[in-house]
Amino acid sequence: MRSTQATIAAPPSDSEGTMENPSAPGGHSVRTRSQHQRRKRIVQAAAALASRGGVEAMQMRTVAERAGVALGTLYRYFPSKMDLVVAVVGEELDLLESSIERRPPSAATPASRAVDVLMRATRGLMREPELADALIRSLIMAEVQTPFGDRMTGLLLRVSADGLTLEEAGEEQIDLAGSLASVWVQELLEMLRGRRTYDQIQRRIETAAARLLSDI
Amino acid sequence: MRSTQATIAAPPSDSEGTMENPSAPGGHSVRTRSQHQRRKRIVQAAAALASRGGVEAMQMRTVAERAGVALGTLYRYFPSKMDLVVAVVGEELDLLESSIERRPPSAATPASRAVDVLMRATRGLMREPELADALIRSLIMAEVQTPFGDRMTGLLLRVSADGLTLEEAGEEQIDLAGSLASVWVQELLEMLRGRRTYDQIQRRIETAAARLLSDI
DNA sequence: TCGCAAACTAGAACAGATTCTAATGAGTGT
DNA sequence: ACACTCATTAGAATCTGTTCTAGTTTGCGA
Repeated sequence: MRSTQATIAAPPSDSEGTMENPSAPGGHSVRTRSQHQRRKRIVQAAAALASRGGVEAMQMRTVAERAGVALGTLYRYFPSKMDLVVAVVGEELDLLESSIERRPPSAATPASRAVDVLMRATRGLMREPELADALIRSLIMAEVQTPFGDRMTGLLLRVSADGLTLEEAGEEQIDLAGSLASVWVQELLEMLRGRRTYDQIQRRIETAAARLLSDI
Repeated sequence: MRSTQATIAAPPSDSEGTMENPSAPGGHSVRTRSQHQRRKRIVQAAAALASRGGVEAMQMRTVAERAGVALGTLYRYFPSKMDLVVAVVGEELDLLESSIERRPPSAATPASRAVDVLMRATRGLMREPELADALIRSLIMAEVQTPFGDRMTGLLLRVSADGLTLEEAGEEQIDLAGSLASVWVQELLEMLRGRRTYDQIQRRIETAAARLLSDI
């Protein structure tokens, strides 16, 4: 009965990636003060737990407890575990984006700038393998609309085609950046399965990027 | 406690993709007669159920019931639902491979032959969307060693580089074919999420293949 | 200040995957 | 035929995600 979640709808336009807004869609919306805190506590608790034992350690009961909210409330904010995972991933992506802003890739070619970004993201995720595993897998499984691929694609376009946005880009450019993102995601998965080393990923990403982004 | 499955080990070398062999690893191994039947019945039951309502319809109790074995037995053959899904996917891949053998792609360039194969696989999966969804997602999630990507990579190498096998191929060739397989898997996922049409996938696969396999 | 609607809480209830138990069956070596 | 080992079975039990219920709290408008 995943369909009967008429509980609370998400606002039409999000200021953030995927937001599970716990307020009536229409009018007032003021209770947002403590709710932001609550949401934050929840996501933090979830991330902390996932950093330890992965998704299995991130049990809804435990998250709720650790965030100091009732289970029902947790489900009001995040209608399913996936939604919660998506939110955690959103935070991670925010981190990556701000890291990119802070220190933009400086390599000469679009391909090497893209590689730079992807490997930086890879290192970031490797630091918390359990978290990374939990996040990537769950994301891929998610019913939820996950802006993950799109955000990564946009990021790649931005750094490789010098500030190009998803809106301005041509179809082929989007396809190419998207394909590179796909390759990266799969490689990450293989790494988490223990079937790839960092170096192998780097080589593969470089090879793919060189061809996919040669004339972007 | 996924780790405490000292129940029954898999044989060192598989004649088939991923085999969950329900017999003692060592010596005799004769009980294999009815066990093959049993395994077959289980996989068939699972596939049939998944063709209907997807993974959720493929409930372990139901599979066991439909295959005429006890739940415990099902778990002896397939220690987790994922393992069962992997087995079902193996069958599907067998189907694809024999289809390729029967009618090999005849296009002129390596890239277009690869596209041919991938789109044929796509159409095959689209015919049973529930099954496809169940299979792909579960596969990606699986802890299980899944030969899926590798098998698809090998298949692509074979058709694009004219009979090249995974063993003979150079590292870069494997990387490139593997990357194309990654792109395909992700596109398939997007399609199953309703975010891609068949035509979009085809365009994207063509674009990626043209670049990745240009000189394979 | 009063009263309402929505949010929150504690905890029970439910569902499906996985594990465990006790008993039975089947194949093998003697 | 007998004893032994391992496979199988039915079913209970456990674990975790998700839903539901009843009661309490909170913020706001009248």
